Amino acid sequence: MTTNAFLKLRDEIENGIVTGEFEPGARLDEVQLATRFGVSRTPIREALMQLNAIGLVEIRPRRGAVVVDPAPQRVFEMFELMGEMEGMAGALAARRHLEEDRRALLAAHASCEQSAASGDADAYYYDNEIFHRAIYAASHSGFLEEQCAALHRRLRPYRRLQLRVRNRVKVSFDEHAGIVAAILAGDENGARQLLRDHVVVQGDRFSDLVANLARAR
Amino acid sequence: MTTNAFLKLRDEIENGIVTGEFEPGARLDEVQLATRFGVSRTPIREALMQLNAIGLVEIRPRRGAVVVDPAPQRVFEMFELMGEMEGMAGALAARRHLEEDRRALLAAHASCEQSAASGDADAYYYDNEIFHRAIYAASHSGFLEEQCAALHRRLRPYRRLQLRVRNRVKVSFDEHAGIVAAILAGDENGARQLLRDHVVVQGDRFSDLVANLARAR
DNA sequence: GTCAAGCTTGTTGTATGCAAGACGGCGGCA
DNA sequence: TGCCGCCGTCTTGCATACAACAAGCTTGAC
Repeated sequence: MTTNAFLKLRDEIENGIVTGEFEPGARLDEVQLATRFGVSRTPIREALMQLNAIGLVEIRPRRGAVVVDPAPQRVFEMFELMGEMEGMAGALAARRHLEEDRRALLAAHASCEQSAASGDADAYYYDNEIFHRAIYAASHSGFLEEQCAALHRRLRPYRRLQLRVRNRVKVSFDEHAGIVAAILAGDENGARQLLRDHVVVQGDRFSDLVANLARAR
Repeated sequence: MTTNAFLKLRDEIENGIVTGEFEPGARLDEVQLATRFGVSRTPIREALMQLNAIGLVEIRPRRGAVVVDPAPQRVFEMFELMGEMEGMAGALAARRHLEEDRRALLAAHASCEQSAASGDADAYYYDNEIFHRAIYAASHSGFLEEQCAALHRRLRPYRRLQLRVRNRVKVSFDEHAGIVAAILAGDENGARQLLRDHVVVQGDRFSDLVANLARAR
């Protein structure tokens, strides 16, 4: 490790959280993590501090760090804001996308089509992420892109749960098609509205999410 | 300091940044801060890690921490997203505000009126913050409230610059009046639009901001 | 038998030590 | 005189040591 072990550790632990290896509410023992990653407690603590600042980890004074376990209500609120931000990114993308953005978006969309057709939910999950990132990039707002990516990452575990719902992959892909069309047509309001609806978890989708959340524990 | 020195330190340093004591681009020397606050380097480092995760501080490997110095373009993008988020909070507040929210909003608005009339830009700056927080709270979305407060805090130094522009305080207060009316009338779209326009720094206001940014250095 | 107080143990929070890399100055060479 | 490279110093990054506190258990009293 030439430089900055804590960076690697932060990503490693964050990954463990969003992939569900460290479950919500789980205690993150410093020495345990330290021995596991072959470092001392110091860089572990630094990584946990960062995750705490991001909101992924809660640090209770003198009692250690735990993975945050947001209530369903809060998960909904997170998706709600994500929808608004994605809608904004879509609107900006519709107005500002360049030729290279168009190509990236269509390529990501094509990948989604393949994985959706193959019925491989995990592959779609992955391609879907690339698709959304392409929209953020096309917005040409570096700050918005960063914030969207951060929240997107944080919602990863829940998105994965959602894609397990029957037929959700196909519905998601169909929505993508409309979104692509709106962005490439320069239809700001259309892109905004479609993306918001695509992301926000409402109605039946919210019930499904809550049910899956309960089952996952 | 019985517990959590790093928490205090984080707030202390963050405050130093947003109040301008630590100027953008300034180097944050660990031992210097440590001696200043009478602690060792360890809690200082932990505080800097948190500020780095938030985005207030940049840590260059082996070369120390510096206060981030965003380009004007990026500051604009931050205000742009802030506008979108505040608009969302306003729309939610219009739909969901309760009696206590109404009271808090009117009280904050009255305070703004007083400080605007007195011509005290600093007092208005302070009351303005309370006013906006009242809107976040009235949205009844805990997550949105947190995110808005975080970004609002991060934009503090620039907001302060803006209020120095001639007549900006009065214009700002007049806009507040329309926002309050829209929220209390339950006009979601009106509240969203007015708040977005109130927050986003566009046209002349952007030029003024850039000019003030340049002058501040 | 139950409850409470004190101890024990384990974990966190902070300080310090040590090694490796970056920056600046100095000298040598062209 | 100007430029390149080497060395010293200073700072960061990680490890380790130590102290303070929390949780659980034991023990004793009622």
